[in-house]
This record gives sequence, structure tokens and C-alpha cells, in this order.
Amino acid sequence: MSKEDSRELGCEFIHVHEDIVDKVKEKIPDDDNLYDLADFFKIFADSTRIKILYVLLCSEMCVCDIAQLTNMTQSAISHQLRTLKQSQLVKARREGKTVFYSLSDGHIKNILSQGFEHISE
Amino acid sequence: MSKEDSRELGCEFIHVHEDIVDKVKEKIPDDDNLYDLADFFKIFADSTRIKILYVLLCSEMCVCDIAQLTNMTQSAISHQLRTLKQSQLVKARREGKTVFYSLSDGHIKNILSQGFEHISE
DNA sequence: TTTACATATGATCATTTGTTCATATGTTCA
DNA sequence: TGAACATATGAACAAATGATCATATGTAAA
Repeated sequence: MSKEDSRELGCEFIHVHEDIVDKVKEKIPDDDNLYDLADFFKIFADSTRIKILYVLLCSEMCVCDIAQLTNMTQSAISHQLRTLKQSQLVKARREGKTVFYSLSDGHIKNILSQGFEHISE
Repeated sequence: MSKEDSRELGCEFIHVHEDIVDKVKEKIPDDDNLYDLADFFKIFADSTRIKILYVLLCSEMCVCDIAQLTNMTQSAISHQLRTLKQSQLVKARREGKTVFYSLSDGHIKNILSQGFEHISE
């Protein structure tokens, strides 16, 4: 590797431990997986959605119940439920005029709990 | 409760199960906690940051190494490391000109793993 | 103390995201 | 069928976010 190349590459550490860097490179997940992972965490990255999930943890519920419990507009909740449904964290069941939403994934409680443990430290 | 009130409140379910709704209300975490929780998940809601964390999972590393491993600008990485440091997920150690970053929290691996399990289903 | 390098940071810009408003769809009951 | 209600949705807007660029800070060696 010429001296010009090494300048372009950046700090000296790269050259000293180039082999280590190469090994680490292999351990990084594919870009597709990383995007999916980020998208997954994005779902929990909004307090309204977290509230909805907490509410549904207790019992299935209709849209306007959730809206009331969370002090949010029916529209806002409906939009977020759509997001949650697309992410398959939530499922819907129609009963006459009302639509009941419930969790469609048993791990949600664990994920929220683990997050909670973290911020409580 | 008058008929006018009930109309304002929304769907009929509210009235039928008002007691249940009240109980659920008690189980929702405080708003402060919800915001903190959302902020916590926000950290993992970006693929660049996840990449950085994966890299640091293997070994401590300097900024430009991370930049090279992630195919990102030194500046972009530095900005994100700042975020991660403020969230106390990462700590820095200076050695001469270079600054070595490393994970400051042992749970990060678990959190990423749990997320990964999820998207692999 | 000047030079070179590693990192940090402020400003800017484009993109994404969440809410609101108005309105559409779907369902029940008179 | 039409009125009333529950939910869904598209458009618009404001706020948040992440990358880039230029430049500043900090450190070591000549």
C-alpha cells in the first residue's frame, strides 16, 4: 500500500490493526438486516405507540377507548394503529361498528420490559 | 352521566366497560417514563448507530476506524458517537491524538439480539 | 512554534415523522 | 333508505432527524 493510499484511508490505527478491522467487518450484519432492525426499533421509538402497546397489554380494545385512555385524537390513534398493524405487532377484529385491536405478538411485553429496566438504572 | 356527555366521550364500549378502562389507565406508565422509554428505543432506531454498536461489540475502536468500517464520513460518525455517549451507551478514552470508543453498557448485546430474533421470524 | 493529523462541532439542507383537519368508508338500527 | 356512529384515510403542516460541509479544537512530532 503506497503512502498516498494510507493518507486517504484515515488514521494510522487502520494500518496497524488492519487485520482486526477486517475481522470485525465480517461480523457486521448485512445492510438489509440493519435496516430491518432499525425499522423494528423505530416502532417503539414513539411514546404514543408505546402507550397503545401498554394499553393493549391489558386487554383488547376499540379505537376510541385507546384514544380516550391516551388522551389522543381518534384519528391519531387510527393512524398509529395502522403502523402497528403493518408491523404485525397488532391485529384487528371487527365486531359490528367497533374494531377491536389486540397484540399479535407475545414478545412485546419482554421488549418493553427490557427497555424499562434500562431507563430505570 | 348525561346523554350529552356520553356522546362526547365516544363509542359505546367506553360506557359498558368504564371500570375496565379505569383499571387499565392505572397500569399505563407515567408520561415521563414513556418519553424516556421512547427516547431509549430511538437510539436503536437508526441503522448507522446500530452499525456502530455492532462494531464496538467486537472491540474498542477509534472514530476513523468506525467510519471506514461503516462506509460513513468521519463527521457523521462523530455526530452519532456524541449521541451514543450522551445516552451513556458508549464511552470514550483518549490516547494521544486518537480517541477510542467502547460500549459502556453490557446489555446492548441482549437488546440487539432480541431485536434481531424478532425480525428473523 | 509550525505542521500534520484525529476528532468535534455549528450551520444548513433534505427527508422523515406525527398530528390535525376534512372527509370517506363501513356498519347498525329506526 | 337515511341517520347516527365507529373507524380509516388523504392532504397539509410543523417538528425532529441525519448527513454534509466548513471549520474549530486538541495533540504530537519536527
